[in-house]
Amino acid sequence: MRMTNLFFATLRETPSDAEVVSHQLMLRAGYIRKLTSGVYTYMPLMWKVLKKISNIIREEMDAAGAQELLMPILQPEELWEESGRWQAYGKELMRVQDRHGRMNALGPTHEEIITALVRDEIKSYRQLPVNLYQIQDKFRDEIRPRFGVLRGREFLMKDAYSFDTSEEGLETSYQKMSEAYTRIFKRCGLETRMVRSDSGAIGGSVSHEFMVLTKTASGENDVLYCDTCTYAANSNRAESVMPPAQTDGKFSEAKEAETPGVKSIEDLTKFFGIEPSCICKTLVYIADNKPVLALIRGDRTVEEIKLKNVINANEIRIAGNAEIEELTQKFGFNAQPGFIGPKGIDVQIVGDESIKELKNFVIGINVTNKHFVGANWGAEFNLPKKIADIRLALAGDFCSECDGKLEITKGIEVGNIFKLGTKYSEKMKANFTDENGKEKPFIMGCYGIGVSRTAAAAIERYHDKDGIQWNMAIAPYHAVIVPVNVKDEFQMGIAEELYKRLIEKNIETVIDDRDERPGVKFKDADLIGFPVRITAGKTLSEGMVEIKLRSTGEMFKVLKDEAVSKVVELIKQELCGS
RNA sequence: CGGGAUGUAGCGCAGCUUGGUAGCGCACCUCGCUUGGGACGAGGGGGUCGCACGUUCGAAUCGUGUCAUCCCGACCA
Repeated sequence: MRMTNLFFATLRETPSDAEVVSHQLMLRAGYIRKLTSGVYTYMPLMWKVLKKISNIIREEMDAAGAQELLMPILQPEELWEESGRWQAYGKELMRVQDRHGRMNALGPTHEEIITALVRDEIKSYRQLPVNLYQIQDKFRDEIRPRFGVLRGREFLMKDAYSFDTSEEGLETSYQKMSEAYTRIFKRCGLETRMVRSDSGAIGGSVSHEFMVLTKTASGENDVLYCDTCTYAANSNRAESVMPPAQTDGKFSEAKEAETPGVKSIEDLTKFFGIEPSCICKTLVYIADNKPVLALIRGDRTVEEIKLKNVINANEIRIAGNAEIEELTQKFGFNAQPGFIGPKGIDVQIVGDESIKELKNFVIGINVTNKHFVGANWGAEFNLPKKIADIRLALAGDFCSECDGKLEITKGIEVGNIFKLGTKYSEKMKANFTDENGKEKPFIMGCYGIGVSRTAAAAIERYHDKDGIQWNMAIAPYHAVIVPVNVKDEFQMGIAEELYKRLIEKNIETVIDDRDERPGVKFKDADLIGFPVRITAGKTLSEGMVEIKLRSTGEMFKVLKDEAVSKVVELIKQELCGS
């Protein structure tokens, strides 16, 4: 490809509405342009990257025994009624009406379509198992699209669906997919962690997410992972074992104490000269419009998602100050926030495991400017009946599965795998006949990879101040040749010759034949992120060209006749190394 | 849906308070000059100032409405 022909434009300035690095760089380097909120055009460079990722996915999916097909994006309402998701999916499901007034959905995922298809086509256990996948645009009408291609409304996704005759079969399919996923991301140059997750709205029993750990602040999720074993989990469901802490308040006497204006945990620690871990903190939440008290050790934070799951609520939020006072008044107290406690408040109370070992602790008693000190469970206070893990796991906690320690990082979810079981096949009456002539629903699994999101994750993970550092396997081109001065016939001649010979070697090469000053070409090459740059300039006086690696900055000066073999070698190395 | 902000050339922004010929930088076109890290000079093209209504002799500027985009949250994962 000649740079003078390539459809692209780099921007010197960062568009003001791009917040995260991948979004900024994709815009600046000419990979994407926004059409409307959450919807982007993939420019030629971007499309090359997406095709590379897609092809890696294809190779690994095919190798794992899956078959590619392509399903429509427009899906009739009836199928979604069958699964019950026309109602359940909510506003994220983009609904469109056709000229006859019939309703359709733009596919956010394809369980309904594939289940209906397989129901019609597969009748016997002899035809199973089968795993079908597609790489296709999905549409989800996100409330708030953001981060460019990381969380768009329209995005490229690979989705696969497995159909088995038994749970054991599903386990095998699931295992195969998890192995394929690990290989796929590795080949894209991305280290991923397989993270346990709730199956959530899609349903089913077991699911895992594949996360790219990014360190930068631009990841969407906090991920806690063990430094020793493979345990990793989203922070909103990570389990941990707390490290030892001072949990004995060492008050010699159990009594009410005056605590004027002492409201926060920090105030209390200062006032009494104790550790925050000697305090029982009481938080008021409103869950589905009903107040709930959450008790947790003073040095710990409640994870609202965990609390929500424990009490089986649909919606949860922290109560406002007015609501807290109102609550205390309802039970005959009149306490301000900061002095709340469980005693005498007859609502659902959930205690975090962290409060069990508290001794001689400090706790609120619903009297403004007073606390109770030297409290003990079973004496002055009763341990809540409901004790659960509702706490946010922290870096430095111990792993719940081994002796290791948890660390925290940001993560971007690039893939997920679900065991669906018979959730869809039962509702949609998708049955096969087993060995005994009995009708049974398919046992299903589904497996997604965000293709466009994977590209964004790769940029989030690998970039520097100058631009993108693509892994060789997914870079739009392998190499760029920069003739420093295109009007210098000698330089240009060498550059053209190298270009021809690299193309002959099947190296995907761009020649920057623009009549620009060298600074511009170097800046653009770095920004776009060509993994290998070959410069034909002043070193030609010694018969040499320069070869520079984008990822490491490593530079080689080689004789021009050796340039091609050196480039081929470097590219091979990088492709195998990943 | 709640809170905040912004819509002026492809991009980044000024102008608006105090109404009177629509500006700057980058990008683009022409010529010259320059060629190892986003040069320089001269000339040029491109804007119904998001849209609608209103106030006014006159609106980018004031008022009302509306649409869009972005950020924080809720949601999703």
